[in-house]
Amino acid sequence: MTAVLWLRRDLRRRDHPALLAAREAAGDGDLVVAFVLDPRLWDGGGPVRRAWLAATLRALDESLDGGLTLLHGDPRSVVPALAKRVSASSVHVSRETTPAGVRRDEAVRDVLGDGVEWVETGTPYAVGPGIVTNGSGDPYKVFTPFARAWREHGWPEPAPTPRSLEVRHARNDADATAALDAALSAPDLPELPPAGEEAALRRFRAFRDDALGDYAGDRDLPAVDATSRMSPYLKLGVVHPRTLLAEVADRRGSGADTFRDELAWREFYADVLWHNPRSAWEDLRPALSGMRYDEPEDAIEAWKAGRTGYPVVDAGMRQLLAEGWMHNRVRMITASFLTKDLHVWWPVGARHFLDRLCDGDVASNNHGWQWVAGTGTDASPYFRVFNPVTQGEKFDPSGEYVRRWVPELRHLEGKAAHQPWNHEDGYAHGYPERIVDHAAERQEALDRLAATKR
DNA sequence: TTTTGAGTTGTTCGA
DNA sequence: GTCGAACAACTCAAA
Repeated sequence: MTAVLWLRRDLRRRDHPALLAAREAAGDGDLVVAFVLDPRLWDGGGPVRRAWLAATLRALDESLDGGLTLLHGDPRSVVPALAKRVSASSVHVSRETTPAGVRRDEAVRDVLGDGVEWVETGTPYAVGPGIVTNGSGDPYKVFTPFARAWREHGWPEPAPTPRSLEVRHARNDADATAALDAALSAPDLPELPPAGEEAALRRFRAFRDDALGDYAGDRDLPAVDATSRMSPYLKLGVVHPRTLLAEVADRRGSGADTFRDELAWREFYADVLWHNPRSAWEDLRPALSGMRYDEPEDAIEAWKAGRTGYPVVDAGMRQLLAEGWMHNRVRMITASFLTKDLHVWWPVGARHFLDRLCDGDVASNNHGWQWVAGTGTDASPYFRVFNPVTQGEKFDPSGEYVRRWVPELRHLEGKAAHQPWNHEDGYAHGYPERIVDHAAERQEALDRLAATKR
């Protein structure tokens, strides 16, 4: 028997139920492990996404001793063709849960030939979307009760790691390998995290042993390297959240609890998307669908480039461009600025983030944006408009984060970096003036909200 | 069914 | 500078 394992958001060897299922199905026969580069997704994303995926695939291929089969094209034709070419009797996958992924998988399954079994094992989540429900069997719409029920539901232990893995390589598609090469040599790429499962686990264990204890407080400080940085790996399934939960299973205290909560957020948003597929790009709460928005092109460009004149906003946007990653606290501040200070509809920002973040995930990213915009689950109160100066001074009290990413402000010491307008030489090195007046735009945001409700 | 308490992450103002 | 109160109304979860 030959079994095909078609990888998508599960680019790892450890803790991989679908991999074990495929190997079991193959028995004494061959196991083919394949990744299909779908040009529609590949070309739709930005260079950072492509480079991170390419680097991750390279690392995975290496860990399989060059056994990864790389294909190119529409999975609806490529996967059945592969199954036929290697005479597979089954195609194994981890169950996909996003709207587009579910549609794609249904379509592929429908065109698999007779005699080729389609087998879904596991999901990218500790508890799969749709599983955690309240007493009435309905999904949760508020995080806190979801997280409580999620913890009580519990999750399985990690799946055993195959000690040896023999993989039959089935000829790469030259278009796919060329695309990877091109992605990795694209100009102006940010410095991406080290790719691969081993690097991810090394990083996580260092985080667990050095930073987990202070995580609850320090995770909000963008100048401090206090977060796990697991998001790029979780995005592609280089590590499974179940693995991370097991790695900290014996850890007590607020740091460990807060970290588990962050994973719960990821699972919560996947669950929300599962139950509300349209919320990926549409307002989840119809109450605010009549909100009036602006499309200020120049201001949006200034926001994207990190030239709004608000230091912490600009630092964050520049970190995004430079690293393909942004600290979570700053994601909120920059998102608030676009939606509340520039009055731009949240999908504009969500799209920009998704294309440039190497951890860009539709469920977490877009629902995070909806939360800030007030259109999502558990909408923030109308009065919660982030003040970019207050936020900067509170969470980057030393000004270090701003100075790291905004060279024009490096001559300002301490907190002064957050208010160049209060210093004679504040604009001496070309830092832009504020493009809007925050106090006025805050009031405008509140007025628009009030008008929408009437 | 009704009721009650609570809801990630905030800001401002005045004492 | 620090602190507590006020800032709407609504939806959700659970008793």
